[in-house]
Amino acid sequence: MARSNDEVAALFQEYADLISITGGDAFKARVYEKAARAIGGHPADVSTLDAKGLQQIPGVGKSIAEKVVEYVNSGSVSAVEQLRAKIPAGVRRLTAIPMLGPKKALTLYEELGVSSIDELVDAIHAERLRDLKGFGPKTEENILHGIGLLRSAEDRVQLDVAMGLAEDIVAELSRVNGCRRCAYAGSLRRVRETVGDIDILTAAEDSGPLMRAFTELPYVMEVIAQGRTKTSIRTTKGLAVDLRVVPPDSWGAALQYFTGSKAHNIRTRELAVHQGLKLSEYGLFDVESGEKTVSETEEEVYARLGLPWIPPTLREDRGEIEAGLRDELPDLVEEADIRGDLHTHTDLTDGLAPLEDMVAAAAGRGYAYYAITDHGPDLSMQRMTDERMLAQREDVRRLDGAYGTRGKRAKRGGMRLLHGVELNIGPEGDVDWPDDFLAGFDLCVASVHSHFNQGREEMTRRIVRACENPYVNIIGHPTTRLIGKRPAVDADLDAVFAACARTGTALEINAHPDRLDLSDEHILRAKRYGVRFAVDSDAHAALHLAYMRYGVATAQRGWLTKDDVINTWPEARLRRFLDKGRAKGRNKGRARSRDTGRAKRHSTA
DNA sequence: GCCGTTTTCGGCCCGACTGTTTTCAGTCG
Repeated sequence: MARSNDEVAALFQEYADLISITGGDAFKARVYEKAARAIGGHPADVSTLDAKGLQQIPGVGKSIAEKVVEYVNSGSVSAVEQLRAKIPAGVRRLTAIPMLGPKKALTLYEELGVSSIDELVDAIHAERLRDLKGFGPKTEENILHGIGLLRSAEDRVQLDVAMGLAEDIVAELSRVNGCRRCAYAGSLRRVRETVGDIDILTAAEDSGPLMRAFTELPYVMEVIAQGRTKTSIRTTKGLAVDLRVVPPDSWGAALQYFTGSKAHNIRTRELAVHQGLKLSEYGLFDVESGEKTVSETEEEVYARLGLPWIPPTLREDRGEIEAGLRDELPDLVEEADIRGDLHTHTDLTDGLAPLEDMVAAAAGRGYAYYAITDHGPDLSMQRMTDERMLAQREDVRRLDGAYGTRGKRAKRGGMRLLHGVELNIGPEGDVDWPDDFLAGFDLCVASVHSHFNQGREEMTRRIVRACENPYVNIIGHPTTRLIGKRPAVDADLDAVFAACARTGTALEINAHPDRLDLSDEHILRAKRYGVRFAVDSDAHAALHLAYMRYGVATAQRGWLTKDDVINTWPEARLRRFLDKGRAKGRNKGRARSRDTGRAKRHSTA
């Protein structure tokens, strides 16, 4: 279930949107936006805080604290309700279209009475926008394109949303009497980047109590279908969830079947047929005798087919069957292998938490090392200066080794801190600082944050040039896509991958569920070039550090092993990688043989 | 509506791009 913090954050974000749409004070709207973000990222549950405690959250003052209390007590906030009454919900929905903000949405509503995306499409086709001031043919085109993008993501929800709900349902149903086993299956178990509906599988002799408990969950809006083996519901947020109950001795076959993917299942069933067997959700059967051979665990099912157990993240028929038959499945990287996070922010730029809170939270995850990478000055809205960055470095050095001195890290002297930066890759591939300043950082992430519409050649040259910078270690969120919101930039990724491999630059797998960038398919492609990867949370709040799991799952979907991922490496090996070709920059031309030796070790290490 | 090394008022992230204009408004990151 969503935390109260998330509900309150969503409410304030809506309030901010409504203020903007109704032409209210833009500064006030921004304050609510900021408060929404701060509350969403706040570690303590706001429903447990009083007004005074709430005001300790940065950006929350008296008025907002009162509204939080009002929401916790009554389930609504009258100020928000008043604005809701003025503007149909569909008008706010219009602002989800890229290129269409609050001003244009209000114009469309007031001038044309447009209050939904469908009505907007009709209005465009009827050429009714042509007479509006500020709307030209190009705007029409952009709006239609934006609607297409939005709709393509509409029926699917993001990974973290689906995962939160699924884990909650599994926890609830596991408590029901007679429930022998319970797990989520489907695309969620394969950890695809978006999820269409959630499949929950349970094993029990009697399905009745489970079906009842399922339909009585508090967030069930509608029971779509209810039977003895399968019940389907829709949640208040519009997400469809199927529950299937199978006999305990069919658990393995059912889990295998409902995990999919469809393509993977077709291949496994083919394998069965070739061996005179039949595979279904009830088990693996001998065709001639009709006798069931195995079904209780997935391992048994795969073993009987001549396969090792195949991790769900690989089950896409992308070669896992062949690799399994040859016993050459990769030893996939796991979350426990991750020794540190190499891309994180603090409140020095756009993060929410102070440095020390982030460091403490990272140490709590058991990391051996941790990098702080706030934005450089080229993202001018972040107001970074040399002085501020150097002052942060002092703080980082002071905290180096100070956390993580208990538990398993104790004897190794605490968590090591790396002072880094997230540089901005400018339109020409240049970054925020000259070499001599960059040399002071332990590592540099470099990412594209603007000029997304450059042509393919320019964009490729831009990113490749960043790779060639001897101080750039990681290309952050390499395609800059936002799932369902913004397409990937147009670049020749093969050229980028080759440049990364050649220069010793890692590609990020940004674990934020909005991004998951690189995606699994790009990872598979990049790996062939011998590229290294960094799985990073890009955390802007302590809670975001936990996004790591989605990044690791995406890495698994890209068939990565521990060795492919630089932040699973011991610190010394990582630091050698981060040194890149810097020595070359320091002594131009000198010590060439030593450096090529080093480069060689990197590419094969 | 929040906040304070410009503290109880008066600022508030700011520069750039895009499409529409003919000097600028809206949107974005």
